[in-house]
Amino acid sequence: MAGVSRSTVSYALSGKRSISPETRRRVDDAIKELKFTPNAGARSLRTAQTGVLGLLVQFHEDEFAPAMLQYILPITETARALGYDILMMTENDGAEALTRAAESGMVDGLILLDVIDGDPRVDALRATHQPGVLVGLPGDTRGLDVVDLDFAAAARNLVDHLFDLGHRDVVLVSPPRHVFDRGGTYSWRFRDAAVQRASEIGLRLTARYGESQQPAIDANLHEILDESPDATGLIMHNDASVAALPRLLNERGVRVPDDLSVVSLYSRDFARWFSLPYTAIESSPGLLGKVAITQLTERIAHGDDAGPHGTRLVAAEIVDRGSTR
Amino acid sequence: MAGVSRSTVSYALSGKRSISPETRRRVDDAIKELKFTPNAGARSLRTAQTGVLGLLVQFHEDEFAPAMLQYILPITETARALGYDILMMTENDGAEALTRAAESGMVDGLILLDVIDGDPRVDALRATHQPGVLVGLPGDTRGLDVVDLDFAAAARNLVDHLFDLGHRDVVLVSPPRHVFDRGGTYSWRFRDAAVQRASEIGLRLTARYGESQQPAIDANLHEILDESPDATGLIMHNDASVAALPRLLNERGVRVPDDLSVVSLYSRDFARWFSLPYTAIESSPGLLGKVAITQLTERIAHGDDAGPHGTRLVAAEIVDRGSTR
DNA sequence: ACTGTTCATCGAATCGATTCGACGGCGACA
DNA sequence: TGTCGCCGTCGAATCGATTCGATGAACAGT
Repeated sequence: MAGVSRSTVSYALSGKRSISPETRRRVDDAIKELKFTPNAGARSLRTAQTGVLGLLVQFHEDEFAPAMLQYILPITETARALGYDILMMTENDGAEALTRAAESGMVDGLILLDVIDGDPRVDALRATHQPGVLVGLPGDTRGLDVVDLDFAAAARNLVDHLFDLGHRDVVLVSPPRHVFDRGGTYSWRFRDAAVQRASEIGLRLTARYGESQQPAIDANLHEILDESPDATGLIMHNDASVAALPRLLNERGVRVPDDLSVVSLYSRDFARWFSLPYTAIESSPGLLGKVAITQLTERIAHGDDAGPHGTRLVAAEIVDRGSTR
Repeated sequence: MAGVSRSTVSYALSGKRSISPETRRRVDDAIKELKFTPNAGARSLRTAQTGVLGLLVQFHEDEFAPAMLQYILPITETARALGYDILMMTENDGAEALTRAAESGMVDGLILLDVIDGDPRVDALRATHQPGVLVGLPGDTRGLDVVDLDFAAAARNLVDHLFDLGHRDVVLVSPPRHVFDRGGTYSWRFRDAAVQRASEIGLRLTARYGESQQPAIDANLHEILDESPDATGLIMHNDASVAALPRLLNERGVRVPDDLSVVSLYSRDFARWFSLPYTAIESSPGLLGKVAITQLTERIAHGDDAGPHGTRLVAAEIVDRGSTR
């Protein structure tokens, strides 16, 4: 319809060779007229690029699902801004899904969400030689690009915050014990850093395991509060538990911050959704996702030339909501 | 390596022609040895099928995001069970995204989540001639496959439930006014059915708009409760508001069900996440997603032969959590 | 011994894009 | 006027699968 060959159309579209203005106009007109859209399959066959990133989401029964959405959304949005679509895979056997997507060439790169120590998906990723980025820190990060929140810094920050206000007896509510056992390194990193800092500065810190499902959450929190009657501060590092806390403290007649100072770690959205009134380190899943995708696309474009592989720990600031005194 | 032609390998894999056991063994061995996986791009180019479904997720600022995940997960899982992967698109311009995915042949079919009346994505879907299923009911459903919860039946059910227990003065908290204005038909369908049933049976029902963001939620609920001091029952049709309700009633010193009977409409997961203790119609996003995907794959496989297009309203049962008397 | 079937396999065309090398036309320069 | 180079365009090969028609072997029937 434009009176030119297919190669000319291709060059007009990609701009990889010069095209006369006259020809370009005719091509554009014909494209509009015919509503032509390049076929993704053919393009990916020829170029070995798909414009799709695989997002591997892992759902653990014992984790708090709503928190996951905070990661997924910014990731898809950032990806789109960089020209990529997202293939979301939520299978239990994440390693198998990853391998399938990568080997069949459906994706240009992979994002692994909520990576734990010993995560089988990491081995699968190494085996495929596809670019990939982890969100969540495994034990062995050799040759991997990893992005995560700096949980240790966050923990120290919160401990200091309470200490500076004069608190000397504080309770930490961590994720459930099985999250520790399973390899959720964020739980270790937060708790260990908190414990160490507390002992350095002379703060009595009682580390407890929280729960992640009702009705265990309520029982567990009641028990923890009952057993530390002298504690004046509470550090919550457990999404499910902190979401239940306002109502529970209300039922117990505990006023915040008059009777108890509470600090935690969650995102702005999370605070909004659950009406959480606590001073908290503001984790930024959106930023994390953005950093991860940016890193991944760099790696896709430049391979090993995109710089050395490594771990990026993102620091977060404290947001004072007046729940401490 | 197996000493056969490519076509024989293809037939061995697909089983579309008979293959001698001996040859099949040699092919399988070679495939394992070479770690061969068919290239998705080439396959889709040849067959015009991708094994991918497009999932169009719409995020309205004024809606309650955590609820969305309840739909997304079962959808990806059901899809995978039927052999499909999910391409997730969350762009603001959903119509554009839909068109892009469909026209470039990236997907075999489309799922539209949270469809409203006058949704531009519906027009885009009609224009593509791709199989598609809507979750959420628009005004005009001609020629469309639609799946949604039966909100009208749910509303009548809850009204009857309170009436049968002797309540005669009840308040309904709906979604925010702009959800009605925007075309969220579930808000109309629920409210209109509730109002009509109430007038039929002689129940005084005050329909109010709820809010969806703090701190407006709290102020709004306080106002509603203050202005209907004689109401003995509360019907909550508003995720964000009902999530805040337990704490708020606690603060007001209102006991459930002694001082007030509360019923609502939400899923089991939602109740768990937010520790909601109310008797509720148990919406089942998982079932909805499953029905939608099943319908879509039928449509992909058999086109118009898969039966007439139409709307499936899924009914849901009431779960008594003891919040009424 | 010849014909007709059935079964397993092969060769070649095809899907729709990208890309490389080639080529004709034209202006610049000697 | 002849040569060189550049610019814009074209033709053909290619990516990796699927699929149709053809082919040869084995075997049964007359």
